[in-house]
Amino acid sequence: MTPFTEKVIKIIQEIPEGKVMTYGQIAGLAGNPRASRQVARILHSMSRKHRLPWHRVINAKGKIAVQDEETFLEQKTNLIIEGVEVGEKGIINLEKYQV
DNA sequence: CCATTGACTCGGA
DNA sequence: GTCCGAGCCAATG
Repeated sequence: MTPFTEKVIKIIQEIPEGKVMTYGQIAGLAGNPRASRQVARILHSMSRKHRLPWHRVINAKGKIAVQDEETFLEQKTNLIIEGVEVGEKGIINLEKYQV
């Protein structure tokens, strides 16, 4: 894989519990602030094999970006378990939980 | 190699 | 607060 992809994966794995990161933020740390979409792609495609904590990754609006209902609930639940407050619509307080 | 895709972002209405 | 359009770019087929 490309260095970008590997970095993204590594960064995601280092997100502390009870905290979240946005796609753009991760993309920036990986070296390409504009590649936020790839971060998302990598997330959902690599999550199976690498067991990434993808649930700690949300979009810049502070909301869960998943459109699939089941996946959405799974992410929301996982975050709550880790102590992150998540609104009914997947809204998260970035000021408080973003790394 | 070219075209499409997407768990995004930003700025404007 | 919401909705839209344009921009970006690695991965996929």
